[in-house]
Amino acid sequence: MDTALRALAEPRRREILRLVWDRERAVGEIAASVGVSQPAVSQHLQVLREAHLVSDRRDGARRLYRARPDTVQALREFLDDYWTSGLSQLRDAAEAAEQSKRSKRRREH
Amino acid sequence: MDTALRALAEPRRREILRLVWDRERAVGEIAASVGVSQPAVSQHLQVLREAHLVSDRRDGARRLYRARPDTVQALREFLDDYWTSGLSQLRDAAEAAEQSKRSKRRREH
DNA sequence: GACTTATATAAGTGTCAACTTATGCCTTGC
DNA sequence: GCAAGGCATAAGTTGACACTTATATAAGTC
Repeated sequence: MDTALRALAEPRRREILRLVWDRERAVGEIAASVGVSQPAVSQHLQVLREAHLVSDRRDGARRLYRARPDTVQALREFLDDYWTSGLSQLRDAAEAAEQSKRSKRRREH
Repeated sequence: MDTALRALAEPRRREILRLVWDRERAVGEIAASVGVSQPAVSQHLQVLREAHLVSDRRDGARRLYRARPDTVQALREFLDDYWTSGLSQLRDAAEAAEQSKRSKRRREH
């Protein structure tokens, strides 16, 4: 999970992840889009793959990559929990300061 | 917003953000917890401050830091949009695959 | 099998940033 | 004012990493 966060910290990797989001793409295709060398893209894809953020499959001589919605979803939920747990603590503390309780139900949307 | 993501990419900064999440803490207190030098903590806090992820106030000779829930909330919503927009694109692509057209318009955001 | 195309890996380079120690700046207590 | 505590800033070092070119591996074509 930390791997995924570190993978997303790099703007170029977010750009690449965007590209393979709606449809799978070949490495060369990605390299042409982002404007760096093909090895650079391969290295980024390796990082994304190790973070389980993309999946790959062979297509003849090419290799197609695409985003993995399951991992992306899991990461999103992790971040949601990360934030909300902290936010709820803050809100609880603020409320307790003036009158206490009753807002906990409002947090789950 | 990219600043906030880069700030959170560093595990040590997430650890620090966790520490100042529920209550404000002094720099020295944080340094003692995370096990690095005080200047290192000050530098991390500066990054977090520039990302608007923490606020600070003077307390005598000390300086107290704490997380800024508003920015954290904004970042959370940004990430939610980031994911959901991609997920909806995936859904669109899946639809287009079996019946075609009509999803192309939705892709330009 | 030789040639081409597509990608992965190797090796090298430069930059950035996380950390260190040293020092300066405030604030408080005497 | 002066000393001490608390933090920020300066300067330097080191390791990580994003990128490059060069080369190896794999698949398709003839």
